Amino acid sequence: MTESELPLAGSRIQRRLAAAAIDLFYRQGALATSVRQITEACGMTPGALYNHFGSKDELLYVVVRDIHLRLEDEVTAAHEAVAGDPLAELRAIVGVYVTRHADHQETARVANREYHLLSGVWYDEVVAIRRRLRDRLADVLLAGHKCGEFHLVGGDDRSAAVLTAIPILDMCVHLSEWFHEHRPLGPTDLRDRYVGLALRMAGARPD
Amino acid sequence: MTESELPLAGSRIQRRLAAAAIDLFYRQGALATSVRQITEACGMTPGALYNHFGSKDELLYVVVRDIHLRLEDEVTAAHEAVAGDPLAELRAIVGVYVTRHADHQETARVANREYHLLSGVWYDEVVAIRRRLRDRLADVLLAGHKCGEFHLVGGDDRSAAVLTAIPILDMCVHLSEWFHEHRPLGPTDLRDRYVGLALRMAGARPD
DNA sequence: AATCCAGGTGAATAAGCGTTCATTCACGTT
DNA sequence: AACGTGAATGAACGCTTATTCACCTGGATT
Repeated sequence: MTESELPLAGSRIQRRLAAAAIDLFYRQGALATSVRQITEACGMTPGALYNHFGSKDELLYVVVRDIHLRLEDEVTAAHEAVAGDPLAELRAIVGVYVTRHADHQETARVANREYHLLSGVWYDEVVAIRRRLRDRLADVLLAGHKCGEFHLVGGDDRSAAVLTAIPILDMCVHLSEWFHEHRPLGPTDLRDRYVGLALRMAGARPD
Repeated sequence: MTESELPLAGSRIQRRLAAAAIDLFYRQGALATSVRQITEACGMTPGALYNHFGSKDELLYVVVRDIHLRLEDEVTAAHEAVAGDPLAELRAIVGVYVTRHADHQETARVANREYHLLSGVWYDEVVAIRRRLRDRLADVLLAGHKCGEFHLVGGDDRSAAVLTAIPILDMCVHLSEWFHEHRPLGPTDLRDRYVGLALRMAGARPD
């Protein structure tokens, strides 16, 4: 079992509370998890949480936002390392997605299942990150189509690119829903197969 | 806005309560919806619900199960109509999935978001339906591969077929999360594109 | 006309929820 | 030694929840 990663920011205690929250959110859902359970998991009483987070909702927001930002960071790094070559860019982005959603399914599932519960600017911020990630992939697909490396379903307009980016990301994101360690398949094997599927969806020439 | 379909079984009042529940579950989530809200939407008080369902959980179970069964019925009908021709079978199954998840996203989203809340035999029953649907598609893919119509990523063993079936269904199922009527795309256009993507994922020869 | 009964009511129950607050304790600095 | 501060406590707050139950009513059956 891969251990859950702690969020990037915050004090030691904030990270401890966040880690406990992720674990509980993963197993029960955020709505079914009480402040009592989170603090108890850290050996505290309910009131203590409010020394570190403004509310239960803020804790959820911080957790979900950090998971999204970490994904975006990794995608950016992998993308920039091969910038200019659409085929390599697609491989890189899908590779990061598969790794993060199969290897760290705890955090991935929490982020994807629970972000709907946020409201107002917190929700908007998370949705903005998700949209940036989607648009980034759509750009790669469109560039690849224009230079002849890809052949998108639906033509060469931007909406065709978005309409290919969405299902590619959907299939990757939802690895966190079904992929368990005990499957007879190593993570790198899984990654290669999903990269292969994505290349087909983009209409890359078979090699 | 496509109106939500009523579940198949049950008395008139049961169907009315179920329809109100689906509407509320869709907008707020099942956990955030109270018995009070459901009955109030039908002009009743909370206690009345227990004349028709054993509990709130049972209501959720009935709703989620019926939506799954209805999907399975449609898939079965479409599949059997073209049985024997894997390429047409794949087209038919994906077509039904796209239509049901884009055209009836209310029911689809409720089923897919909330079925996790079920427990015990109720959960097992729904998961069994989902597994049957997945295995059916995997069978089609494997048969198509064996007769040379498809060329699956990862070879000709059954696990390769399952590993292609899952992402195909994932991308279809999650149409209900983002597809809104006001998108500049008709449902049949969307269906054709998704069928095209699925054919590519299966490795069908381009026509 | 008498009976029945499905089905809604409205109140009650016990539990759980997120959150607040005065207090206390331990630690580091002046 | 005096002080300020970060942090946990434990009790309480007000509210909502799912569920139960005795009671009532209106329409169909006998």
